[in-house]
Amino acid sequence: MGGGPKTATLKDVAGLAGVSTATVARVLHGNGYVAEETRQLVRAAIAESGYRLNAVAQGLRKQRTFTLGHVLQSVSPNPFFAGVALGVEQEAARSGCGVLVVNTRGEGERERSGVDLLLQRRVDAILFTTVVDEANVRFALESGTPVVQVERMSPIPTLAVTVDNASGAREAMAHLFGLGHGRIAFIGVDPDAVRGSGLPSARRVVERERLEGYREALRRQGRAVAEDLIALQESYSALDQTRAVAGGLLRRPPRSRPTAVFAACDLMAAAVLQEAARQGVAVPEELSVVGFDDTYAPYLTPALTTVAQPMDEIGRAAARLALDALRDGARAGEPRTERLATTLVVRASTGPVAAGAGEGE
Amino acid sequence: MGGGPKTATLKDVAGLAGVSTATVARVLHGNGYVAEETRQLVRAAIAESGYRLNAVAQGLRKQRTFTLGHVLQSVSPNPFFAGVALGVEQEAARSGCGVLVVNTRGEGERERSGVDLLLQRRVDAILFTTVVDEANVRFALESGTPVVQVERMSPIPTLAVTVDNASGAREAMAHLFGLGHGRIAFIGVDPDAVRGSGLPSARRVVERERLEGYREALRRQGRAVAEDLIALQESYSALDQTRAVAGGLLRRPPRSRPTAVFAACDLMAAAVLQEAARQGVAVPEELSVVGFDDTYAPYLTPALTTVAQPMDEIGRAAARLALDALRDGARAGEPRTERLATTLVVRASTGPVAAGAGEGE
DNA sequence: GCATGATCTGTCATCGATGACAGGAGGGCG
DNA sequence: CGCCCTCCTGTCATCGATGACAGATCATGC
Repeated sequence: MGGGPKTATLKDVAGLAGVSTATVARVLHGNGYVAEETRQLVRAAIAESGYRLNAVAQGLRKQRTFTLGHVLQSVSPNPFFAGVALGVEQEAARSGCGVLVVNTRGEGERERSGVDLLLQRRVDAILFTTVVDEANVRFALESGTPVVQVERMSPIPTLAVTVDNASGAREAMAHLFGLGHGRIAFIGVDPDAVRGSGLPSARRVVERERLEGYREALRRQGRAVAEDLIALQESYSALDQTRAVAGGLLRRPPRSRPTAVFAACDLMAAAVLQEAARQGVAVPEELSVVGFDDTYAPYLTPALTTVAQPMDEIGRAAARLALDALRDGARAGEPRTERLATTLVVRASTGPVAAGAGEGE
Repeated sequence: MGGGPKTATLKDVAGLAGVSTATVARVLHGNGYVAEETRQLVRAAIAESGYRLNAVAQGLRKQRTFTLGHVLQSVSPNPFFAGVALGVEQEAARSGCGVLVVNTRGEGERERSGVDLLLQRRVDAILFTTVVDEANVRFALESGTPVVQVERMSPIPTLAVTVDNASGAREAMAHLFGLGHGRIAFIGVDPDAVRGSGLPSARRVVERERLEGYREALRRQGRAVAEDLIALQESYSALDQTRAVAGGLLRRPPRSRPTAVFAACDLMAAAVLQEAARQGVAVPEELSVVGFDDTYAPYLTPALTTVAQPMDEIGRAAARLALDALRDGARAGEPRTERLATTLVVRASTGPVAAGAGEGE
């Protein structure tokens, strides 16, 4: 495993087979005429030399790198992004494409440098699963690189993949209504909160949709929206904050205590479950809990009923959009949007409302 | 966002500034002599043309792509790999390197094609966080690409990052001993199980170490290893199987029922918690549970005491090893191994052994 | 006055694959 | 016999950046 066994080049193979590089290339790609006899000769030379195409040189010549760039917040610890990333990579691989991943950690600085890295490497397209600064999307677009935006409602028209969060939320609510629940609390992320780094409104569309889905569901049932049952925080990952909020809700007198909590993501639901256990509130007997995403859900105690996002499919769809756009060539086509649906997965954390907890509104 | 604004090349910039490409390159990289006046001129031209270095051309010329390849089982759903992947990317980014990620899903086929993809793209090094087929490592090595193996005890000497799993396991056991536990069950993965796809023994080193750590801890305490308290299954993700095993342990008569369970990963611990709840066994009052990895641990109910792996640091170390090796040039140096330690994180799932549950062995 | 060296800049081959193009051999047909 | 078409193969410019090399200018020192 010593110094570095120079990989054979086309020219080496050509020399070995006693033909020109053009002929080798023709054999390699199966286009143009090549005599059967020559073909065998070349194949043998390829095998013998252990030739491996140099994708770098090919990329330079073809002006196509067969590589996608994927910009996301962070592949860890939120499994949602990891799920999407997996889908992207799987679909890309099907087309022989590689994926360069950039984790921004939500920092504009890193997003900028990450996009720069991708553009320098001349990736064929960039997928944004999160955007800190709209400017970076423009930035990519201006350099002529196709862009796919995932789960965003950006003012910039590009290819896009969206999930119907509102409908998912309504489905979760319908499930709770069906179990007889009336006082359903919502714990989520404030779509209007502007974080330090200045997360743009576009990303917050997801949060807005989930909250709106909750409200709309109540309205359609002809129920009033009790604002005191809605708790919004600034970030998904503020586990302590979620526990505190949940604690407050659970300590209310039985008449006004919610019989169910709809959390805007599994992580928040997990915090609710922890707090319920701490206070000795039985789930689902005394409290039903629903999450969103289906990331942690199956592993929680009790296993969490949740609105599952098709993470894998989201990633695949995004990659497919990008690859299709590339195949169809410069027809920088109409900015298509692919819409995906969520699925309600019922597990053990939801159940019929307790007899005692009246419908008192 | 029309057709495709050809990005300016060095030659374009040179033309704009009225100098040669060599001069532009000198300005760009700050080497060689350039008159201050010329420098300004060139800088202006660079800015005006929106020039962006073409890393593909540079890669071809320099025979160095500033890109790492990362082969892992799957970035989702096991957050361990995602954590490592994040660390790798972060460290690579610090050196201006990109990361091409390959998810094998544990399939030899995909691992093979993934490694092929990376080699074709001439990545500067390949990091393996999981290996299905040893041959693929050799494969990479033979082509002169530096390799870093993470958490493996491979017969092939390469750069490597390992974590002291045995010590971590012993630490967890010491914690339980300290709480007065005597009958401690171990639920893990069978290091000798050969899966369909033929997972090699090397990968199973991790499992072996955790199990051995458990055994060794008992021995050091002068206790016998009760084989009937050890339950091994073939895969990490067989949640149902884990539940069943845990169920069996918990249904034992009080005299022989374990007072604590040490699970070889958080996922398994999560299943134990679910089963305990289902049987009405209180955690930690009647049963203490310890996990491994610190992935799901903080979100479970109750929050799980676990042996934390420094996932991020593992990834960073792996990337650093690779980058250092590259910097030090062809000195394909002695296959260094970096060793990292685990940390016991005590949360709510462990507590003193119940008074009733005697030390009966 | 001239050699020496520092400063500055341009020319050009190179990395490896690709494909446009040219050209040669052979067969069929009028 | 001449023309054209099919089959087969080689030559070479090209993609964009790099760096070795050479050439040019200017100042300094003896």
